Amino acid sequence: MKKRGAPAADGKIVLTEGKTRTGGQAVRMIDVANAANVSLMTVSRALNEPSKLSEETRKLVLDTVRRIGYVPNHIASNLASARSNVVGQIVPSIQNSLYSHTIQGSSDVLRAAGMHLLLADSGYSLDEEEALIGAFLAQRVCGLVLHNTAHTPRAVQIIRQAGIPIIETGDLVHNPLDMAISYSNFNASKEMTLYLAARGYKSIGFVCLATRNNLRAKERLKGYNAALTALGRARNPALVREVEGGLTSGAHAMTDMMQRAPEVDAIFFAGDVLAVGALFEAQRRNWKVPERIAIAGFDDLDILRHTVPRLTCLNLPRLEIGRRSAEAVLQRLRNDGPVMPGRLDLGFEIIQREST
Amino acid sequence: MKKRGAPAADGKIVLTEGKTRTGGQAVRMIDVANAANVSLMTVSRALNEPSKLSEETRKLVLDTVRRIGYVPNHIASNLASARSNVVGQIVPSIQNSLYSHTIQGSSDVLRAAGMHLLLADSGYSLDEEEALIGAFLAQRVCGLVLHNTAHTPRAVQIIRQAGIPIIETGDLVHNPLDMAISYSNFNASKEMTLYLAARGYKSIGFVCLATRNNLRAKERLKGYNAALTALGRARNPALVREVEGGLTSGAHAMTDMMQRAPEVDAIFFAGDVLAVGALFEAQRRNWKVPERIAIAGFDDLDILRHTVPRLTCLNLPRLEIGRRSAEAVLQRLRNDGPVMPGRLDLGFEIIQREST
DNA sequence: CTGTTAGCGCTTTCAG
DNA sequence: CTGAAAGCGCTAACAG
Repeated sequence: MKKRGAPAADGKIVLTEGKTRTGGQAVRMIDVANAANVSLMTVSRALNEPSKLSEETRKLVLDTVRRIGYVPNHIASNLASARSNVVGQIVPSIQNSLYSHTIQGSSDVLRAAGMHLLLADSGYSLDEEEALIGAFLAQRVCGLVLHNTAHTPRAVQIIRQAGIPIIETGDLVHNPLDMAISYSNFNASKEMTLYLAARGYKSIGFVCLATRNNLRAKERLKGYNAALTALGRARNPALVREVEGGLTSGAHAMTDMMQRAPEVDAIFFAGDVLAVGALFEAQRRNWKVPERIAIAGFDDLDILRHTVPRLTCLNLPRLEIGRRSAEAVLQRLRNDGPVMPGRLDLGFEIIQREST
Repeated sequence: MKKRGAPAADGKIVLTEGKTRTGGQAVRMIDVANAANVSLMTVSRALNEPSKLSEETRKLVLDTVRRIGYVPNHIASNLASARSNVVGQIVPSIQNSLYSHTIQGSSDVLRAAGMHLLLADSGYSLDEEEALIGAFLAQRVCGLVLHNTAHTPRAVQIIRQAGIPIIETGDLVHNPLDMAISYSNFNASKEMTLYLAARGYKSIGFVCLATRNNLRAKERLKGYNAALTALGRARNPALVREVEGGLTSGAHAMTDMMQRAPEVDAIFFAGDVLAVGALFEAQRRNWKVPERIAIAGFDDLDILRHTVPRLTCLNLPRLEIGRRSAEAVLQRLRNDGPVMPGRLDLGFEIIQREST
């Protein structure tokens, strides 16, 4: 009777005086078993549930593993166990430092748990996101962290079918697919506007990214408008602009707005690096900040702390969002039930600095 | 005779009036085959080599796939085919914008090729990198993009055994494990120093990250020294500093150096955001840049174009490095031979702006 | 063009 | 505590 699982007859593995040569072929678990004179299952246990083996056997196996340079095949392991140790994360842009903070957060937590991060960016496109979700599900990720809170109908459908934990992080939506872990864009924007009013600014401008196809920007604009309403101030279209991202864009938005509405005395840049671009432009034109024009930003980018003047902004829990998202996935995987609340508000704070 | 591959008797899949319910269980290829009344292989072909099927059959199968919401299991596919569609990338830090550009580059290329990116950061630690390499090989990545050019002996060993394409991107090393795709830190640093000398600066300071455990920083320091030698200038320890990364750190380095060596008239910050930190500090102290002190940076961060004055720096092909690395992996996978040259120099350029 | 057979490397389950 | 059998969901290789 042929011994099951014996090394392939073509001799992929050659043991020579205690050293291993693999000729590009991977060492398999069965090779370790043969080398250590135990069964394949014993090797599997030594690696996965070491406590269930005698210390002697365990040591023998683990030594052999090291000696012949065995690297477990998690692909096979995942298939056999119908489990996965990979979490997928999709962000609008990898380069954007805001998202890289969130990515760092999930990466840290996953790594500590022996899990891995499959990463992709949707380029701010819903269709691309849908394609990526499909591709990630095909990779049998055990959880998915999305930034978007809007999705194509088909994306929603395949997500629902997948039955894995899904975290949405871009906004604290009221009806998440599964869980939302974020801060409220609406509240953040509203509070900052109220704060500027409290500082005495009479004519507060608002600049954000295109609200079309961008729920976050939309919420921020709503927050700004809600603040105006609360303050009993009228809306003025000349004080609101939707622009593209980027430093240059922020600079233009400021100069344009000051031309069209010279009474503006503060501008809240609710997106990206717009505020920084505006500040640099003000430096260039020798406009005093905040005397001539006060500037507030959204995210607490590292440089905002170092510009002259330092920039007032919101402090959003970007890193923490990543961490908590990964933790939520892990927790759901362990308990296999919706233990977490559907929404986790990580809050925000206003950081007052010299620019307002 | 029991029909092989029939749906499990417990009826995981229930087809009801053309709709699918999966109850959390995944639809398998065999379910598609049964639903379409073809063999499993036909489904496999419809998905992977559609040209080998009659249009009729292909359409039938693909429609069925959509109808019952089948998502292929790439884990199983990878195992069976001994191929993988995942490339691993390990960077020192995910948050650092320099690396996120490189990540974006590889992500873009991989995505276009239908491959995926498994990402992790080593936190600048060689041991952590070793652990990650092991973990990624266990995931059977089909290629590996590393930033480090130094590795632990064990990391080198398991990489060699893996027999997959490896790209090192942090420096244009002379003896890469497999392929190096980068620019030369030595040359970049040397050229910038020579450029500053050509601009008329007599006493050029140099600030970089700790050279211990950081080959890139070491090469940059060597480049600076080589330039001094070429210029026939003496080395002055007071003009060289190794510091931690960060804006604050750059600010301190500058003030310290100007105190210890007041004759310094230009400083080359060969790392991270040090130059920006120094510039902001100069603004704060009202030191004229470049009149009192010229400042040059290493990487062309987005903000360097917008500061006042704009900062002279090197333009390094960060994004391109990511792209070309991913492309190199793909090419090697296709040709299965070392077609690429071992080293690919993507060059750099000096961007002269107002700060020097 | 379509189907059948035999695994990929591992875990699960059940026996001892 | 250790081992044997039976797949995980898919593809390679060969047949028709």
